[in-house]
Amino acid sequence: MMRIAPKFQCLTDLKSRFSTVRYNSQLFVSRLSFYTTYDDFRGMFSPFGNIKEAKLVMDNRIGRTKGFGFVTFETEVEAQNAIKALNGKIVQGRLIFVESVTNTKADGNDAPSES
DNA sequence: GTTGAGCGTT
Repeated sequence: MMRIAPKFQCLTDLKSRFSTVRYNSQLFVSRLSFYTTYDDFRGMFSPFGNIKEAKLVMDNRIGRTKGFGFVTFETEVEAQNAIKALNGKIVQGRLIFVESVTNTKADGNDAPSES
């Protein structure tokens, strides 16, 4: 019955535009221990904010972690909070690095927030 | 307790 008018498609464009991550709230976590699992990985970032996305990069060849992952928080503040809390900390015997992400997979739509 | 710089599978 209800057809989507062409004028509403511009709203769809606006929606996809605003649903894009406008904050650099995504973190790159490296130097993780191989014993660190995904549950441990998410568990160490969860108390520092509302995690929107958490990834631990796995290797299909050996079926284990590559030793680094990515965490996306709801806000940039939570991300910076997690950096200050976890960057340079010893986790399971390994000193880990937590820093803002640099999209090498960027489609050209990565807009760093104004600082 | 298996090696150790790096930027990811949707």
